[in-house]
Amino acid sequence: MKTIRTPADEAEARALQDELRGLVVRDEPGPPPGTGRVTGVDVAYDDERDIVAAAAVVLDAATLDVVEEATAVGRVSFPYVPGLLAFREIPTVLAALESLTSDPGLVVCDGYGLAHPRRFGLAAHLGVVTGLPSIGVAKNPFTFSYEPPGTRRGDSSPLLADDGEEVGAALRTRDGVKPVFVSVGHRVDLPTARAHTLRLTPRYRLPESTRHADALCRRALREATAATAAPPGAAPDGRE
DNA sequence: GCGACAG
DNA sequence: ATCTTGTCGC
Repeated sequence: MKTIRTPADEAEARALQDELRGLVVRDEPGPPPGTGRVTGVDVAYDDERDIVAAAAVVLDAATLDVVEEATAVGRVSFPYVPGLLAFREIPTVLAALESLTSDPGLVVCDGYGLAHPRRFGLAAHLGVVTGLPSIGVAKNPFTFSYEPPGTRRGDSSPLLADDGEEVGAALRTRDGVKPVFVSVGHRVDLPTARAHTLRLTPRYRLPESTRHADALCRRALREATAATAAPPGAAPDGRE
């Protein structure tokens, strides 16, 4: 599997996205929902200490039981720039994914796939780099627009770019609750991405996969941060 | 040019 | 993302 190149600046990052977007596969329906495995990935930051922690949690797609967990900790290698999120998140996420022993199956990202200024968001980027089918489920519409979907779980409406292009879907995962924003990453089509998202949300607005990954990367960050703040041998009573 | 802007 | 207590509700 390829490893992400860390660009020297924003212009280089955008050029890299323009280059890699051509590798996205969009003519596969993707794994059937409810079968195989689904892996949630997420990242937490401590910009103060320059630490980033990533988590990958593999779920059984049918039962949503946790099959395997992995974490990785690293240094923040890129600032947060809207549109360039992947460069900030992917290096550590890749490390976590690579330490898994089971097949990740479908990768579910906390962010966008094709719904992106250059149609190459986090989920698309991670999919291309790993070769795995991937989708993005975001909490906010970013710069895109949408008509509010019906109020019931399962209702959805198109997520539209400025030029009217459909880049994803606003999908209601709970009755009467703000929708999530689903977009295709790599080797999955939009209807399948929506179906997976619904199967992953039997109880909460966000997919179980991202909920697990979010909790795990925060835990990993706490532990990494604690190690930095109080290395072995540091004043045990807390005084300096 | 300025502000907005996934996480 | 992160800073942050209690509180309303199932």
